[in-house]
Amino acid sequence: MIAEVIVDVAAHPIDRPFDYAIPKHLEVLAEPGMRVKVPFGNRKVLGFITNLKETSEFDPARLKPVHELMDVVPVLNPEMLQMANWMKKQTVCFEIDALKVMIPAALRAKYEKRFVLNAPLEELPEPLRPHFKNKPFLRAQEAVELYALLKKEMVNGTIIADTDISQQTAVKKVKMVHITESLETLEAVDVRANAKQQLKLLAFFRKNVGRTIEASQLQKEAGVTLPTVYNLVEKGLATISNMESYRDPSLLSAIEKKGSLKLTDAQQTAFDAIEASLNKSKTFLLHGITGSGKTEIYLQTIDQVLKEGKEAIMLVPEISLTPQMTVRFKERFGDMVAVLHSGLSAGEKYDEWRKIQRHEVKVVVGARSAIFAPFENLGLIILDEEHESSYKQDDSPRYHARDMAIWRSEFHNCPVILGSATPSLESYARAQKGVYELLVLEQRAKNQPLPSVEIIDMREELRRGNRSMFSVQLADAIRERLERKEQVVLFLNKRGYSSFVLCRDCGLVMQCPNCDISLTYHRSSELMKCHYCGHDEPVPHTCPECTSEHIRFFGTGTQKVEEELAKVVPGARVLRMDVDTTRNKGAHEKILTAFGEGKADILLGTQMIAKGLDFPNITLVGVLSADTTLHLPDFRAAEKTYQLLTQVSGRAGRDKLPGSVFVQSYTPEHYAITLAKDQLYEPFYDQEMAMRRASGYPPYYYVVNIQFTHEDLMTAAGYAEQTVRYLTSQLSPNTLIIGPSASLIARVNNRYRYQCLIKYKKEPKLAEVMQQLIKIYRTEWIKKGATLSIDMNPTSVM
DNA sequence: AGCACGCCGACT
DNA sequence: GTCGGCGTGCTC
Repeated sequence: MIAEVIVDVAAHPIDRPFDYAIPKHLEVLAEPGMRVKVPFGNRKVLGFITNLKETSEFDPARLKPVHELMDVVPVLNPEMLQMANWMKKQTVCFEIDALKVMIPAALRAKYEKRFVLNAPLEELPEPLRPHFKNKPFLRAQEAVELYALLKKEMVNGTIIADTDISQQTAVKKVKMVHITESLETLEAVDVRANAKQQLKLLAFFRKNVGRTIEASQLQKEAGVTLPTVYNLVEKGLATISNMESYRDPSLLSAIEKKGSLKLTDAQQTAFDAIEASLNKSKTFLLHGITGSGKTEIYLQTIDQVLKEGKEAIMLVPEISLTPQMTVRFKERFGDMVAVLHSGLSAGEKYDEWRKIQRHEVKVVVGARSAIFAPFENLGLIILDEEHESSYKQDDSPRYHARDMAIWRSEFHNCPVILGSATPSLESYARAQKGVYELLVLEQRAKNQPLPSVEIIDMREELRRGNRSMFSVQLADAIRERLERKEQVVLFLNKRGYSSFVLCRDCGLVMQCPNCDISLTYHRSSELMKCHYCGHDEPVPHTCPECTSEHIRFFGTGTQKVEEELAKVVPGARVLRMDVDTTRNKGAHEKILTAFGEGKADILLGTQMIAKGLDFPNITLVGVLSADTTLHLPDFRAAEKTYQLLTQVSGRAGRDKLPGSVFVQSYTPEHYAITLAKDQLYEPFYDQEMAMRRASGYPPYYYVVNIQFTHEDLMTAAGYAEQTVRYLTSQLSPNTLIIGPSASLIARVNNRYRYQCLIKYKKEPKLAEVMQQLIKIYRTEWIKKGATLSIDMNPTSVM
């Protein structure tokens, strides 16, 4: 038997199946989707069996055998293998990357170089011997200062180099003690009278005949230590075995189950429409304003799917995957739910994944990669907040969870629900065309009015001499809420920019020497760090340029706001939530809980507070500067701004108290801002569509972003230029090719970045031309030190 | 000669 | 991606 194997080597010439002979004794076990260890060149690598066959085109004499089967049960089912193949074409990635993204990180290979002893220990020179005394190998990482000696021995042949392949986390095992069932044995046993511990345990055994108990539990209950247990095991009174166990990350086991809520008429209509199509491959766009009760529809639809004996995947953006959210699912579906989020360790994620694979759960709630949950009888896929850009992976494989969801829905003949208060233009356009079915929820479920939104012209404030970040109106409003003991959320719409260092004399901003980006101040380590290449340097005390001492550190946007806030409302209790204060695990949650319990009056934060914040006492939301995202050089700038403003406004007045929102802006007449005021999605959609049409961007055109990097600016630009010429000659005349132009961050890690864009409506040759381009890159440019990356349907083109 | 380094090609 | 093979060119 022959196996076609995709090996774990991400390189263009390797990106195809390699044939391997399967040794006779493994033939009965081998299945497609299993991981294998195979010899590749002069080393061993991990790979995936994608196909089994009897004969090979390849010279049988040169076929190498599979070295080892890593699985007994395939980690990828046929659906996944098929999907990987499609993803490869769809996103122009290596097949191995597509395969690897579908399994939990714990199962991906970890390669470790090591030196292996190849002769009796005595033949080694004295200084090396202790290193091989206990084990026949030495990890290369631990032996840096021994390299010279080791190299000599490698020439002699007494030591050979090797790479060890292991997976990253093992299954967690628990020791189980099984107490004998035979009372006679327990009575007959002979324990010395002074062996008090053993006698104590023996007494426990007699009371618990035949019981199987976890070793740690036994130690607690019987009050003995493990060696004592082993003593009695040796006497034949019990046996010990290892049992696989799951780590329990959630600690949510004691959640009370809750039933469904009554649906409103609008919810019911949407629910009915979906329910009628549960066995069809169909995509719904559920457009419901914030607070309209989309989640309840999800929950009840999932319930319906479970009743039919099928499974469901619920995707949410990572940031809204809060305990509040998962609790809601656990309340409804109990231990039928697996939760996958970034807070879990690799081992914990693996455990959740195994529950899915073993059909122990029926519902998965998770971020992007949960779309690959290996369900085999999938009945529903939901993407909540479908417009979120985090659904697209921003490195290879650059897949979009929405595309994967629709592919799987076709495979399983089940519906997809895309839910959002502010759908992406792409999805809404498809709904308009009838590709998706549009479902609308116009009312808030609890019938609260939308918060009143007021736009404040900051230019006007400036003219009146107010140079602070707070307009008079906002400042007054904040004070008013504090007097009424209500809560305020302040939102700083700043992206990426955090702390930097500026010289007030010469205006110098500390830049990374390798990248065209300013350095970020890290308070914990007292270092200036570059977020792109990892470069760091100490914080200067004088300006490196003009030696002035007036060099000043500008805190994260939020720190600065906090300082000003102290002047506006002295004594207010402020909680800050940004990258700095949420770096530690669980910090995010802690801050929110504290705020929810009323331990602060004002919550001040960035992007991350825009979602999932649902506290009844919040009656005022202030957006300090709505413009920042608006002026980014990206075709989605207006869309992002509209979405953000809508989302933030939704944080106010979610319960009985009415909410109000103040949006400060220097361009208050912009449609993204004026239309977000009353959540007028349709008019926004129309206007933004007109812009997209005029500028040739999605959804009118598909976009491909091709980026080059090279140490030399002109070389990078040159390849981009050649590419533009090549594309122009190959693609149809209606297709627009933009560029080449320098990327927004023109240099990262001393490599210059150039890019060009393809905008097309219909381009049957695209896949073929991309392959050709890769071929040119591979045969000519790659050798000259260039890199090329292709992003199909990028979420942004910065 | 001995080796460091860079370039190339192969990998079933 | 990663290794070995091979050529070049430098040093002891």
